[in-house]
Amino acid sequence: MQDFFKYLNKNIDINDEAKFLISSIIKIREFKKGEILITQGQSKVTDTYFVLSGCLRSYVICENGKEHTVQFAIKDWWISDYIAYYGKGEAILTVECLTDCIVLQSDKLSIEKVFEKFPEIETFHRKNLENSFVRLNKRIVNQLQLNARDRYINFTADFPKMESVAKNYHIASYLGITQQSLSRIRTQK
Amino acid sequence: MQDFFKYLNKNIDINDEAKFLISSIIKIREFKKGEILITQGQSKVTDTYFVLSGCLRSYVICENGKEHTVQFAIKDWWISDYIAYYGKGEAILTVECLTDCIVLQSDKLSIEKVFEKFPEIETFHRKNLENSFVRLNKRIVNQLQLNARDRYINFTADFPKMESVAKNYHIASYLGITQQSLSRIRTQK
DNA sequence: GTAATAAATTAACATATGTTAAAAAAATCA
DNA sequence: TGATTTTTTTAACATATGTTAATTTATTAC
Repeated sequence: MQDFFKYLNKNIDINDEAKFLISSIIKIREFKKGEILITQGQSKVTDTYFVLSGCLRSYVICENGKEHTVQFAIKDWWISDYIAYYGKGEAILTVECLTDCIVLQSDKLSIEKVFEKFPEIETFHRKNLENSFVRLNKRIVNQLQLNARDRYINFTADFPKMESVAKNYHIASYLGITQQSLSRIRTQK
Repeated sequence: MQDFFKYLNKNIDINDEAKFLISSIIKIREFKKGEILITQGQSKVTDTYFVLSGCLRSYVICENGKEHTVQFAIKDWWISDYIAYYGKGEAILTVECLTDCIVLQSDKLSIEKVFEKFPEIETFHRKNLENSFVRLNKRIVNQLQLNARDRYINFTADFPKMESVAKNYHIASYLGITQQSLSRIRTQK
C-alpha cells in the first residue's frame, strides 16, 4: 500500500486524510498464477485493479472458441474489463494472472467518492485515463498500418520482459495472429 | 454555441458564470468540405474540436504512402489528434472535413482552466473520456476477433449514414482493408 | 527423475486480402 | 453540358496468414 502512495505522490500531494480514505476503500489482494479476477459472462464488473507486482492479462473467447488477448498489465498498470466496468452489462473479458500477483482492488462507486472528496485525485485519474487513451489510439494506428511482423517487433520493444512471462500463444492472440504465424515470424530473419 | 450548452446541460447543470467562461475560451469555426484542421507533421497539437454539424475524419499516411483513417466524427463527437494533443510532439494525424462543418474549437490549457474553476465540468469530461475509452476497447476487441466482412457490417450498423458522406476508400482504410477488398465484400451476399 | 501434459514449431495446403492494372461509374469543374 | 478528375469496381495474380496435423520441446506433477 505504501508503494501505491509513492506512486500517487509522484504526481500529486496526498495528505493523511486522503491516505486514510483510500486505505479504507482499497483492498490489497494476492493471487496465484492462473487465478481469475474477472470471468467472461459474470453479471457485472464493479472493480478495477492496480498492479503492485506480477503480470496479468485480459482476454475474450469468441463464438468460434478462439481466444484473443486484449491487454497485458504489469507493475503500476491498471486492469479490468473496462467495457463492462465503465459501461453496463456483464463482463465480456476474463482477467487472469500470468504470474503470482499482488494487486490493489477497488470498486467504482468507492473511487467516485474519493474523487468527490479529493478533486485533485480525480484530476490525476483523468490524466492517467488520457494517457491510456493515447496508448489505445497508438495501438489502433499500429494495427491499421503495420503487418504482423512489425507489430511483433514493436510489442517486444514496448514490453521487453513479456516473452519470459506470457505464453507465445497469448502474445500471438494479442497481436491478432495465430501461434503458428507467430512461430513463423520468430523463425524468420 | 447554444447547442453546446444544451449538450452540456443534458448531463450537468451549467450556470451563467460557467457559460460565460466557456464562451470566452471556445471559438465557433466553420469549415468547407476538404478543409484541414490539423496537418500531420505540424509542430504540436493544442486544440480539440467538438462537432456541431457535419462530418470529419482523422487519418495517417504511413511510410509507404498508404492512408489509414483512424477516426470519424459526427455531431456531438470530439475530434483531434489525441496522440499529440494529450501527449507531446508533432501531429501524427491529419484531421479533415468530409462535409461542410461547424465545430467548436478550444485549446487544452484553456480547458484545464475551466476544469480548475468548475470541477463538475471536469467530472463530465472524465465520464466522456471513459465512454471514448470503452469505444476504443470495443474497437480493439472487434479488430482482434472479427474478419473484414463482419467489421464492415458492424461499421454500417454503428454509423448508418456514413456511407453517404465518406468515400469508400476512407471506410476501407478505417476497417484496415484496401478499397478493392471493400468492393469485393460489398458485392458478396 | 520420469511420465504426462502443455506449449511451440514445422509443413502442407486453404483462404482472405493485397497488388496491379484496366475499365466503368460518379462527381466535379468550367 | 461536356471534359476532366476522382471514385469504384472488377479481374488476375501474389502474398500473408489461417487451418490442420504431426512432431519436438518445455513444463508440470507426482
